[in-house]
Amino acid sequence: MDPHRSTSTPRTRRTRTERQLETRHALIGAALAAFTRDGYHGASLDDIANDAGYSKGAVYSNFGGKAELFLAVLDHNLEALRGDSWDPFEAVDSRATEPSGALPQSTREAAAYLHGFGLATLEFIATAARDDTLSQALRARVQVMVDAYRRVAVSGRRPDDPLPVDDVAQLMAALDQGVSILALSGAGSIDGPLMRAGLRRLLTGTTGDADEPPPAGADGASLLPDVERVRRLISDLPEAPPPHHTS
Amino acid sequence: MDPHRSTSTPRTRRTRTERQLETRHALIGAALAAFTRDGYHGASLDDIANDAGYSKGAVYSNFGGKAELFLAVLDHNLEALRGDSWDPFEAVDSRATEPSGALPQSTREAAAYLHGFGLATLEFIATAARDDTLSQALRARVQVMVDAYRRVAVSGRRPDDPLPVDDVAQLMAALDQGVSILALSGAGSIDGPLMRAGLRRLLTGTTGDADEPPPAGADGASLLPDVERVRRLISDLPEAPPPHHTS
DNA sequence: AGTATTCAAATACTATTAGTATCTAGATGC
DNA sequence: GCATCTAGATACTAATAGTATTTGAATACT
Repeated sequence: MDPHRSTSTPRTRRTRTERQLETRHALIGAALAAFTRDGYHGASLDDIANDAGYSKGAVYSNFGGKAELFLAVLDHNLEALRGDSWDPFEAVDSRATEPSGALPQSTREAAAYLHGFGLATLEFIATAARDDTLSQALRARVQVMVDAYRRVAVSGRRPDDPLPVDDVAQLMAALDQGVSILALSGAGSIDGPLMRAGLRRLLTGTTGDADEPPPAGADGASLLPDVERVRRLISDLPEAPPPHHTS
Repeated sequence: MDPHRSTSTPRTRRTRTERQLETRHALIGAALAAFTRDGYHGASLDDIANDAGYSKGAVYSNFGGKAELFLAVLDHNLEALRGDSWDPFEAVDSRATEPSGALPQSTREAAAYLHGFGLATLEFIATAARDDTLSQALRARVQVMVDAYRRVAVSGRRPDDPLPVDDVAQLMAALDQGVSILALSGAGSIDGPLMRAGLRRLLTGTTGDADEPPPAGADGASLLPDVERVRRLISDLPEAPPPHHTS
């Protein structure tokens, strides 16, 4: 089928690094799905590898282990928070509790994804905190979230606020995380407007009900990314990785 | 050694329910230690049972499984939050980040316990949320925390606050949880005074720096109990359960 | 009192899974 | 076109939650 030299078949015959990058990508995609569906501990590396069309060897060849694989998935999700381009106002506020809202089908799906991945992240945080190396890696990721809120706090705070910006940013980030926990544990009923009201109180110290528009900008920077971002991430990834020799 | 009938040996020969209660107690104690040390997934039922002086069969005879055992430990910890007798002002504020403070030895130890058990609880929340039955059980426990804050919010809020009490209570509970997450992930540096300042902003909507005394009362109702409570819980439990036939 | 029953806990076993050690075939370098 | 190198496959180990079965001491019954 190919009388010429090897250079003429770019489809099947790829460079080694190309293939490996493709493998990484496929594994991350399968891992995102599996962690979301089954949780961090619940997801098995065998499943992930098989779903991606590879064997477990591929996982250990590309990542240090389960934890590093998860960090790679998390990084993929956190990308949007890095850098100044992120605008908190863009975020939709369906992050909290919208299990039966009026969201369109695809977004509903994304919300389910979000919920699942949020749980997995929580699980990972609790696990990683016991390991020094992972703990440090995690700290950096949490810092990304706090930094995102810091940018919001810098522009939105009152000039006479006695609290340092960094403190306010941390409080806002904490509220964000806490809302996620309440939502994920199914106990809370904090919706977007209420969360904004809470953030506003932390930021400006003014009372006001949930329906007022946000004063300077604050919404969902959480480690658990918002629905829109998740939608993008999902559609980003290759659905079906290249078929592979199974045996 | 005992010429009389069997009724005269109350030490070795106990009623069946007595023994079982003792077993439950010992298992809960060992489980608290193990979960704290190794996390929810990291702790093994074999270890817990052996540490308590029993075999795994005792666990499954007394509890439905690992999850139910954890819930029993959690309930033991949450007891203090139930009922109106709990006063948030009593709580010490070393819950957040006091890894190297000037705390006395025993309290330092308790703080380590607290940290570990907090992580385990986080892990459990993330896991339990995937199971309908556990999810419901967990929801009830989270509600205990929110209720505790609700009592604080009822007495501490301003009469003209446009937000409903329940909303404020949830926001405060959320901040509490979030602070725990940041602390547990090692990224945050929110101490007691700062947390109180945040809670005050949520409660009264007034600005003010971290050093002001709390306005109406608010501190640490978290699912992750405060240090003092943990100390009590630890000393509550029997250190060494009754020796048992190992084989 | 003595015998039958019950059930807390022990023992034995299964299935699953993270991680490791080894191997192989296809890509890369000369 | 041959030697090397490595991504990924295969085979194996150790650990552990849960299940099935067994046992012996406490209870109930006569």
